[in-house]
Amino acid sequence: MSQDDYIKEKESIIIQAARKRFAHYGFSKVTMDEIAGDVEMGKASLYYYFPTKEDLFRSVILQEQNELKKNIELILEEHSSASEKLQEFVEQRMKFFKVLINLGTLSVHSYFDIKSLFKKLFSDFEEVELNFIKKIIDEGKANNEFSSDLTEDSALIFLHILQGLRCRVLRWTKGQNLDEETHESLQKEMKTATEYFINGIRKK
Amino acid sequence: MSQDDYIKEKESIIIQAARKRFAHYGFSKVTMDEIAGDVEMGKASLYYYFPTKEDLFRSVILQEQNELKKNIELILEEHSSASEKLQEFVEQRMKFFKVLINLGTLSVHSYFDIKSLFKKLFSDFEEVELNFIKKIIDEGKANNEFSSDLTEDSALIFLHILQGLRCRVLRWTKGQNLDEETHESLQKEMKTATEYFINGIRKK
DNA sequence: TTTCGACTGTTTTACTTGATGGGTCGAAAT
DNA sequence: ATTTCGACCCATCAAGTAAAACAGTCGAAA
Repeated sequence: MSQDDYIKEKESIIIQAARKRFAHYGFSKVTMDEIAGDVEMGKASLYYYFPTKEDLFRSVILQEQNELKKNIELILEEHSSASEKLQEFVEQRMKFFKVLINLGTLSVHSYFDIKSLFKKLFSDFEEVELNFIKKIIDEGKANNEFSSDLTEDSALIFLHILQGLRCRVLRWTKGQNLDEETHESLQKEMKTATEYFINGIRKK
Repeated sequence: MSQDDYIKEKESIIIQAARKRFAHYGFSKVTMDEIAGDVEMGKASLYYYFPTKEDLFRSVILQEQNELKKNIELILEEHSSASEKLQEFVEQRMKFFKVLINLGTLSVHSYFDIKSLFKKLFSDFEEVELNFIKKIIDEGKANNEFSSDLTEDSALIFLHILQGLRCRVLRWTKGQNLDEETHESLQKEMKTATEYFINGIRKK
């Protein structure tokens, strides 16, 4: 094993430990000492691998985002219709956000912890999502599935609808985590909204 | 002028004064003394007309809601298509929320002031909005404008999409008030989303 | 019937203080 | 040379507290 791989693995172990803690208690309620304890190191050692606590958290989120990214890429490669791809995209996305909510990243209460701090992280990923949607829409236009006179920002509006539906539900959330029932009804709502959207842009 | 009208007018004057204050400073930053001062009365006198501060604020909101209600009712009476009515509904609704945002009722920061306190007030009005949408959709179904196999909750999903788009924008708002630019792009977004929705439920 | 001055008891605020926890550094271990 | 850590620093936060501000009351006056 190369030196480089050794470091990567150590980092990965730390990220896993951090992920567990953050998922349970949220960013601000977790101390570096605790995470260090979990991986049986001194706190100072963590700072050998991650320059700040924020960076560690960022890495946790980044890992999750990459997970989703991979899943979405798989969808694109399938040979199904653009409509089906869009539906599957929405489903994967929901699964992803269920994790993020448990990570305490999205709830109203941890919102103030995070705001500007991770805004960039999320807006970068929004770009990624947007490109996926655009790709699917272009595909749909190419094979005459969708109307050809769609503007550039159809994808953006669709993304905003999805974001909005989630945001709306989160707003009335008391604790950190959405209960199973609410999550399910949100899922259903997104699915139906997606159906309407697809119908709305479908070639006549 | 009857005694009753006299009271109504006094109340109205107080509500107007309160509205101004609340719009500028938000619920918790306004004192009853200040409002009393504005209408040149003692604070105790306000309590002759309104049992609590909350009730006064409630009245302010209620007045705005009734304004919107009247406007929407006018829309229903027009003899335009259901699609056009839905678009106009969205437009009126936007105008209304611009006022509410200025009233500090909707911003993330005043959210904690208000939460459960006015939840009922808003969920009651949601019922009203929902009925308008349902009526429009039924009308569209009746004259073969919209698909006849729409379920009961198409209206609900549409309302949630609108709520979501607004909610999403509000989330990243710093101060109390949305700037003009953001408001305008939100308006455009809602308009386009409505178009897609209408297209999505339109009879094929 | 309507207004208000003078009160009351609770809630906020402003301030203090002690502890917590993010981050550093130089030395020790490997 | 790379990795670990004990000991330390200092900004931030939590708990406690005392004083002020405020919602709401009451009895009397207009």
